[in-house]
Amino acid sequence: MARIDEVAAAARVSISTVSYALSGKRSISAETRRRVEEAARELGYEPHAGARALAGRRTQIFALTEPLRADTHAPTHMAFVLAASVAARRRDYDILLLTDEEASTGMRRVAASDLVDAILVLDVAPDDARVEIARSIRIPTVFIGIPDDHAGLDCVDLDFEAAAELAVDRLTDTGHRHVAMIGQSEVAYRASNFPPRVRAAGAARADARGIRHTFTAAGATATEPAVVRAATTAAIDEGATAFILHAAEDTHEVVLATIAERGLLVGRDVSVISVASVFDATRLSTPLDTIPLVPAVSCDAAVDLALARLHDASCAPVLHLIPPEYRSVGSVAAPPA
Amino acid sequence: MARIDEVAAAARVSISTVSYALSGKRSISAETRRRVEEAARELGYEPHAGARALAGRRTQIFALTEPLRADTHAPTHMAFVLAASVAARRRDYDILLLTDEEASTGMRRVAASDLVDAILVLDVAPDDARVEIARSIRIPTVFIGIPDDHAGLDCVDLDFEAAAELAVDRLTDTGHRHVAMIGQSEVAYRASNFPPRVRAAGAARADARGIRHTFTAAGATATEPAVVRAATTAAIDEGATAFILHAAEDTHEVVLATIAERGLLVGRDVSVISVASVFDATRLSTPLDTIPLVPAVSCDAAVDLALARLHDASCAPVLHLIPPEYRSVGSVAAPPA
DNA sequence: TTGAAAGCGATACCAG
DNA sequence: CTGGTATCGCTTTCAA
Repeated sequence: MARIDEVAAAARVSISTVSYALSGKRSISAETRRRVEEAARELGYEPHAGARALAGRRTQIFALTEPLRADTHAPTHMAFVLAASVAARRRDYDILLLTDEEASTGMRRVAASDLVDAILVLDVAPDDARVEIARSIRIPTVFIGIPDDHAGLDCVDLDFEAAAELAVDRLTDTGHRHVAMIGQSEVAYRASNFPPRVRAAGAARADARGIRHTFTAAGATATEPAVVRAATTAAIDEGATAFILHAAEDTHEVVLATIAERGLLVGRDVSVISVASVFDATRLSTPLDTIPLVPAVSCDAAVDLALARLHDASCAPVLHLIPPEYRSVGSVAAPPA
Repeated sequence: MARIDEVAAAARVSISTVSYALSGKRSISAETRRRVEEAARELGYEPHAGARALAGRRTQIFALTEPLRADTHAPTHMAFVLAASVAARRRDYDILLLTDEEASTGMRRVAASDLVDAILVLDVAPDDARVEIARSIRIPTVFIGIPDDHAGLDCVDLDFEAAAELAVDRLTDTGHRHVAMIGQSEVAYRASNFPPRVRAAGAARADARGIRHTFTAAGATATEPAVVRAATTAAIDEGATAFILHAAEDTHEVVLATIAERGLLVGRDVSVISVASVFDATRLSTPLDTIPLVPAVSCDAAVDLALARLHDASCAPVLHLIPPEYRSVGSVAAPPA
């Protein structure tokens, strides 16, 4: 509404002084700054986004690409979108949405038109099509997740391997010799980038520590209670004393219910750890030790990385792995004698 | 990357001709247009968003405010965000996200800075704080949902009252004399704008048609299986021969399971209609007749309304109620004799 | 520490 | 049907 020249007139300074006073890009006397800020506030001045983008070569907008596939878990996805939005706003950035069909052409479009300063990529697939686009465009792109071929890309993600290893170590150190892992839907192990990493790292660490381990997916397309129930029962029958869950909330509840039906108590007869869960597994019907995947942490890091890349386009690509943290609420104990 | 003057040079015309040829805002000879389009394509020309916004006073961006409350149903919400994005892209618009804390201040900010051409409001509460902001800003705002005090506002929504009445009429016409309605969580009847409308309209129509009716919410905070199960059982015991469900997918399954456990068959012993469901109730374990709430329809209408308002800011405010449609798959039949 | 003025890259008016 | 150019509102260099 109000323009910069009106603010300048009200504060009795030049428009360049207003610009500098508000951006802080050069030193301004305290008195002048005060007058400018007061005038801006009284007039409800907000710089015109288009003019600022044209003159300043910054839009203060990040694109967020999210390919909402059929198997997308809505609550998790929403948590990431929200976290990205909050992280961006903290740095005075807005989020522009790029959904599925537009994920690829949209990236090219917003890059070519200088609509955004950087792109954040969500829900990364192992062979993600957005990888080659990121390489072909001029503006910084940060992946929240790690595609198979990530050479030259900026990526941020929880260190899923370390998380899986941490869980295995914790159980092994506590005395367990046989661990059952229960995972996500089978399709997730093909369409998404991190489930295979958790599975492989957990298995490798269990081998390294010399303990038995099994793995079962939660079903063909989603949590299938019968599959999960059967896997839990089989694991117990075969002598497993501990579970590592990397799965949706539903799956957790099925496992816990099955354990309870067997008359076993979590944290005494059976130990359970939830790995890389976005929901709060310490507040399930039976609270579980958790190595959480925190969207806010990932998205904050992604935004910071994008900003860093904006300042220095030339430095080496960053692969930022967030160290896992263990939250204990007592669902792990030594196995029964 | 490439600018308009480069396109002009390549096509050997003036920059104004390029602008007009590409926007179609004035007639251009076929030959000239061809040359311009070819030059633009070869250079990968995409107009600079900031420059266009400054000169043309149009950003081709809509803001979408979504206050992600704790009780927000993620899948439904995601469906609306996706639908809004697709609807906007069809009109060559992008979506800028405004989440919760920013929902109000964000609206003011994007309006004052001319960052967006219009605002779409999702997840409308009866006493929504965004109403007064919409009234105080200069740019068009369209509500997808109807707040209590909607005087002077542009609103788009499914005609929930008509949907509820349609369901009651269908059952009454088929011979039912006692209908049980099962609704959403109790909090939804305070925090959201349409559950109360469905409940009230259904009850009123049942009274008008002279049939018995009961209503039960799905629980205090979400679907509580025990509550839903008890309500279903009680309704059957009291002689209800039909159900109208306005609830989450989970709740549907609980009702259907309870009916089955009683040895009753939907579409023969008991009739069931799903009202205003966003998921596909015709594909539940037992397919149900549905009067669906289709996000794509609502969002298309909202985008069109925003565009209309952009062209003509002065015409009377629009309250666009989308007529409900009945989809029959055989879950309704005459009550047993 | 402050001011004047040259762009930024489009759109759309005014001419021809 | 096409071209020249003022203009949009800000950022930033150049001068003082």
